Amino acid sequence: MARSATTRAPGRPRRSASPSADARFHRRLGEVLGHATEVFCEKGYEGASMRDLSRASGMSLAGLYHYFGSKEHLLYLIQKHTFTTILEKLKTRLDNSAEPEERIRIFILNHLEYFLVNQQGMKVLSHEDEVLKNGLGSEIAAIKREYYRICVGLMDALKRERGLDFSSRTAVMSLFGMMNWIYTWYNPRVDGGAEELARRMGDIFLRGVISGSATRVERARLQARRRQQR
Amino acid sequence: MARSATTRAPGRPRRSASPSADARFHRRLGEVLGHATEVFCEKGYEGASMRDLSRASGMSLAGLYHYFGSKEHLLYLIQKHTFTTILEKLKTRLDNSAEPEERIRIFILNHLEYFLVNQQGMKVLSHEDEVLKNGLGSEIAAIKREYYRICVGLMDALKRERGLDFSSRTAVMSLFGMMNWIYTWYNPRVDGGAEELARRMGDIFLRGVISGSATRVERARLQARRRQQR
DNA sequence: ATTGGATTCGAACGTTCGTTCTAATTAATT
DNA sequence: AATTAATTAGAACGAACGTTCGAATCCAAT
Repeated sequence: MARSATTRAPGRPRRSASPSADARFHRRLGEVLGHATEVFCEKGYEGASMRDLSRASGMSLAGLYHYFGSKEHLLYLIQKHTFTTILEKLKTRLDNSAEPEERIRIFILNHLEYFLVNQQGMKVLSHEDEVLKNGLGSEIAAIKREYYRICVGLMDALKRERGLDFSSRTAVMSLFGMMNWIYTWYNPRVDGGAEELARRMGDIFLRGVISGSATRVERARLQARRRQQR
Repeated sequence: MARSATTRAPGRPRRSASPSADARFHRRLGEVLGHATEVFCEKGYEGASMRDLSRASGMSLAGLYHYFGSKEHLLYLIQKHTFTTILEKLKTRLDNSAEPEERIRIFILNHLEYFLVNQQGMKVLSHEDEVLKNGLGSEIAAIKREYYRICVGLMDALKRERGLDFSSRTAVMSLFGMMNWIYTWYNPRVDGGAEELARRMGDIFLRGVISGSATRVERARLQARRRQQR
């Protein structure tokens, strides 16, 4: 279905006459996105109605559609903004270190810090994973893949440096699981801040990966011993 | 709202005239639960409509309501069945060992095995966590709490045996995260079976917890050294 | 003060939602 | 074979869903 030439597509590739109007649009969109994030976090994407969003942001139902084309497009905007932000911050921080173990600890801290500060956004990002379809979904998936690849790279660097041998994939996925599960149990009064949590999880994960994975030679020796014990 | 004496409450506290009818009811309910689990897993609880369930189970919309009182009650039945099963199997298996580390490995294997075989049910259980309200929700929460307490107990036993000092809560939650995150990435052709996965994760987690957490004495020594390095 | 685009709104669209009513059909027991 | 209870289906209920439309209102630039 082609769009008529007189009506602009609602939502994003925005081109306005005045720059101040553009700024206003962007600011207002940000507010709406914030409220929407809150509601999606509380009730889930499917569970939250457009009327819920209207109530939360104090704007009429029709008014919302001035800022995005559809509910799905709104979810895309939230996910993209959240993920882009965490990725950029990570890249900046990683530039400050060259040592593999420290770089992994930076990764963990960055992830947890952002997770705890923007708990709502991250819950929406984790929880509403397979909702977006087609182009929108694949764009988010691409950002996610880059984030994942960076972490695998950190893991490979550690293995190279210390001559370790373990599955980077399982390790990274286990680490992501540890960190992303937080939104189901975190309680600031019991569990401390991001630094403390990052140190604890970093300890478990890194010591586990380092002292748990033998070199190839040692692994063969261990397996022989295990076979003998039966 | 009181129920009339002539109509029985649909769904559960079932009392039939004949035992064979009871058996039939139970079998049919099981089939419906199976199909519903599949649909909930694919589309999510909110995203799946009663008409989707009707189509998937080959039964009319109204027919479904003979077996449960509401959509929420259906989710409760699925979660209860899934969780009860995994808990019972765990208890049986734990009786076969008294050694702390081995018992933790049993826990991990039991969890992963059930997770991979009943991937759909476990995804529904993990994903649709805060949907149930009031009595139904608190009953599921109680089962979950028991499961959690068992794992904390295993952790405390390990600490006692080896004189370790770490946060059982953080450790258990990290472990749950590692395991429960699987449904987002598991691929049987790449990641092997439950035993292999359980061994890998068990290695990371156990070695991490054991060699990562010092005794109280060692911890003080380490902190002093860290302070000196700055 | 006026103009023109950006923004917001009330009201309604057609669709789908979870649920329920009544009646028909099936299976088990006498 | 007759009776009774358990099971299924067709059709519809009101409510809520995402979305759209045309008109009103606001705001910045002239």
